Amino acid sequence: MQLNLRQLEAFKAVMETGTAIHAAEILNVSQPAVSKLIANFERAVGFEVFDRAHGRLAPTPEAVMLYNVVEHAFASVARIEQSAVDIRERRDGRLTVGVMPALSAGFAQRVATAFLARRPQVSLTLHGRSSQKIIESLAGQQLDLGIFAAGLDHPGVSTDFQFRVAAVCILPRGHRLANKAHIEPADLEGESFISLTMLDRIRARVDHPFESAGIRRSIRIDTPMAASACAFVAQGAGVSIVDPFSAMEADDRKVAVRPFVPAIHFDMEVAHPSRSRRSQLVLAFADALRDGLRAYPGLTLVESVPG
DNA sequence: GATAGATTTCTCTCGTAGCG
DNA sequence: CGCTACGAGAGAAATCTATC
Repeated sequence: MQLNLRQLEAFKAVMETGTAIHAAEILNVSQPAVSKLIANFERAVGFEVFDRAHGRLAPTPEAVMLYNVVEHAFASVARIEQSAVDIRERRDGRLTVGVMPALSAGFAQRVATAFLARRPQVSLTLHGRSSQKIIESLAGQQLDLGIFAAGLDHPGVSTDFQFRVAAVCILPRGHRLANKAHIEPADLEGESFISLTMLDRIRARVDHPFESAGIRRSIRIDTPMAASACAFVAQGAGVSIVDPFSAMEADDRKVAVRPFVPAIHFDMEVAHPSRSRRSQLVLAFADALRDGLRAYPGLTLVESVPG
């Protein structure tokens, strides 16, 4: 006879109520069924758990020892049930998300904070990485979700949705151009310009309108990070053109943000590992990102893949 | 006699193996 | 793959035993 959960339920019920009749009421079975379950339970454990004294079931010392363990087992089952409810209602779990540096300086934190506030049992790890690293991590299933520069396809990564943002011009407060409605390439003729080095693809697109209009800037500072460019601008070192996420995190007491014309678009992508099924929690976080992006000024969701 | 537990018998369900 | 037979286990009903 093998030990089973039903026998444990009968044992626990008899221990707690003191009689087979009351235990039967709790278990919604007949009293003989409880007697049989207890008998099978004793066969399974190999010793008697009740003394049949004066027609009553009296727990043996071994039963008392066993009851403590059984209580823990049922507490564990209760935790499993609660966890299942939490997972079903997307309240529990762990998320690992990778975002490109532009979004890891404020935007991702705002979305994540609001998301976690509604789900006390959820924990989240946020990695700020280059787009290439995010894609590699997604393909390796080290991330649940990633946000990165669009256009770097990988067979191990499936797109949730894409969005497009327009680059903005950032200038020191008090700069002669800081009050213009928008900034054009010609406005920056001769200006000290802080350029992005490492992000070649983005740099080429920023440089293009200046080169095609024959506008010469004074590029004396190169920096790999948009946040660093913003900091240089805040120090009065020059002007720059960056993504709007980084611009929004700049110190607005020291930096003015203006639209740049013609628009320079950055396409970005939210994606997940193609080999793993997305949990309800991952889907919910993707929804939260989508909502956060929709609320972002000057941003367009260019594609939305359902599910 | 009332109550509680044990035993026997029967039915039902479910899983598995065998077969076409 | 679907059907059938079989066995194990769970549970109910009836009945018996022990105790107060």
